Amino acid sequence: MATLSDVAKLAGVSTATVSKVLSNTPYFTEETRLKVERAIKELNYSPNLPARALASGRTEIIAVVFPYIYDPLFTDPFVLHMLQGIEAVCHERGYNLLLSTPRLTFEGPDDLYLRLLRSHYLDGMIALDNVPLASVSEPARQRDIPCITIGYHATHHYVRTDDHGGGMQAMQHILDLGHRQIGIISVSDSLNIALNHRLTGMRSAAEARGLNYDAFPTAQGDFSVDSGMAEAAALLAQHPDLTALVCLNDRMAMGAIQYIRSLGKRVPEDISVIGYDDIPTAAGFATPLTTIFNQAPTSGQVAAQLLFDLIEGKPVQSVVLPTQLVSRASTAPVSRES
Amino acid sequence: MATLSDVAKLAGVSTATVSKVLSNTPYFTEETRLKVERAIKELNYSPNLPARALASGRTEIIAVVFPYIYDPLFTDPFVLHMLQGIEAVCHERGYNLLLSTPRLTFEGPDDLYLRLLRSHYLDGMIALDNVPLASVSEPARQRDIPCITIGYHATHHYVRTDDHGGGMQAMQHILDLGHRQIGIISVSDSLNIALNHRLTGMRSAAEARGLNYDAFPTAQGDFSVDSGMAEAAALLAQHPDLTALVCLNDRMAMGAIQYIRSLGKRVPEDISVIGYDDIPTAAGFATPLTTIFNQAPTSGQVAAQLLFDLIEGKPVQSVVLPTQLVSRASTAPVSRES
DNA sequence: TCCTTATAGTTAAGCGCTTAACTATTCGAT
DNA sequence: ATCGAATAGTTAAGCGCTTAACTATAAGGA
Repeated sequence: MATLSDVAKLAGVSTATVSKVLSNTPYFTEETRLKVERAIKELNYSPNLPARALASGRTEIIAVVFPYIYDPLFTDPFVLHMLQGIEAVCHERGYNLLLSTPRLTFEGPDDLYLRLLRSHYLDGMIALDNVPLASVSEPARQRDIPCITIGYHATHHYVRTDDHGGGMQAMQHILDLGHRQIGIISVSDSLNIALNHRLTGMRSAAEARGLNYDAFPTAQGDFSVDSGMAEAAALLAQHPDLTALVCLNDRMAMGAIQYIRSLGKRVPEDISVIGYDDIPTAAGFATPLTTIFNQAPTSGQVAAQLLFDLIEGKPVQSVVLPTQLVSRASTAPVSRES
Repeated sequence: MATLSDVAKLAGVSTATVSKVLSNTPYFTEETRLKVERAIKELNYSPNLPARALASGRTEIIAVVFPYIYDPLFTDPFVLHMLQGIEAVCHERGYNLLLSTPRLTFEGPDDLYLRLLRSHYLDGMIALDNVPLASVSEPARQRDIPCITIGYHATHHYVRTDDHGGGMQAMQHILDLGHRQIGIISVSDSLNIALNHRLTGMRSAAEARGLNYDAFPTAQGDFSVDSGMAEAAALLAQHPDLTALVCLNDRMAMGAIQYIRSLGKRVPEDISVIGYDDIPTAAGFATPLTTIFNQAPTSGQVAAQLLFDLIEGKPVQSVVLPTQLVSRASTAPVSRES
């Protein structure tokens, strides 16, 4: 496979000149450029990127980091959705995406991940970073790797959606429909900081109506469909009078709906259910799911754009994206006879 | 950040000795090893991987290639499922995963992808490769990059599931339940070679029972839930007597079920529906979906294991994984009064 | 006319690591 | 005792590219 030196020989110039033409930096004549480009084409030359990385310190690789914890990472359509936004920007910029899925312990991310951070392979990274246990973006910041955090483990250079506002909208929607017997399906507060913000938003909305939020029965799932079913079962066993369930993600909402159906009850006629995230199957679900849209592809795309600004030394502001109620068929006014 | 040279100075040996200790190649004494390891720890040294790649030709990077075509890649849980198997093996081997999503045209994969192939960044690759339009693994084979193909664009070094057998099982299941008024929801044969094999398997099973397969009405979706709904609508409008739908993936099956429900009909009492793939939401769907399990995580994992064998120069056999009927609640014997 | 800056291209050092070839010593077999 | 192979560690070349510093010429302003 051809090297820069081969191209230089064929074009009749030095390797430095070929390098200048490739990077379009001063100086060379148009005639020289054409000679070099002709040689590149004839030899089907591509730069050896390890050599370039060693010489220049630039790799054209971006790491996308998803901590490997809780509900298996690889069953969450939210992850794919976010990746979609990131991939689109990186492809446009000609960068390669390196996918990293560090396991987290009390001591922090695993060693393979830390070695990646020290490897000199990364021009930058985008990290989904909401697990209370440990931060994956903090070790990158400590090593001066340009890093955009999607989530809460950052004081600057982050993209978030307005989880607090989303929680408020979810609760307000249910309250506006007249519901007061409300169950909440959440997750352990050791799983995801974003969900804590959703909960505080929900609390704000309830207390603004003079309601005792702590009186709402709560169950903790683990994001999965199955856990949504199980926790709906537990909640409704103990509180058969509930007329609404607020679920902190769509998959638990779908599980809850399945369980409710299995009781012979109707959604939303007998019990309303609202989810969160607006994953791709939410709209097309048997009962199209009322949910909070949290802009997964947009946050991926915005994070990538901010990262390239950071890499290029431009000033970067953090971004909080708005959330938005998407009212579909799984919620309805509370029935008068219940 | 420390280099090998810094480690050598602190340990009082040469850089060659440090390199021998790191790679555990002859010769060095145990005393020398301890001195080097102590220096590595004290300096928090990690190898500069571009430099190592340039010197040794080895990068510890595997590319995972998913062609970016048809139903958006990032809404297919099948992709995440397969990635899960690949990631597990690569993480265990200490390799990094580079995600590549080439756009395909008549001329082949896009230029960013081809440049990646020539970049010297890859120790090997795993390519999902079933789009008739162009192969993504063929350019890699032409460049002698160790490559395992998941799919049909390969004559060797591939992992496949038994799509033909899976198609047969799907059709046999429906026929065993007594159905003869059968609709088929497939996709354009320009989208995915694997589905053509499923169709030929279905044909085989039908013709083995003396049935005229071509008499079965067929519709073409695009893998998505929405297309499943739309094509079910079209089929049932033209053939209201259908008692079964065979769908070539789960998401179209889910869409079909939603449509059928919207007519006020029951699944499976009025119409049976079978899907294919067994994506994570198939089991937990409102009507747990009868489907064909095609081992996405296993094929990812097996592909990764074969790739490391290939990289290490071991002989590699191609693998065809069995498919398996998973009978759940969306299929039932044909009703007598229909 | 002269001087400074810009243009054009080249030479060569170095990025950090691997490893072949080297020097020196030790060990085992004859 | 001798010789060949193994052991231990070192020197230094080179992987392929970037780019600082260089040489040479041209151009523009005072």
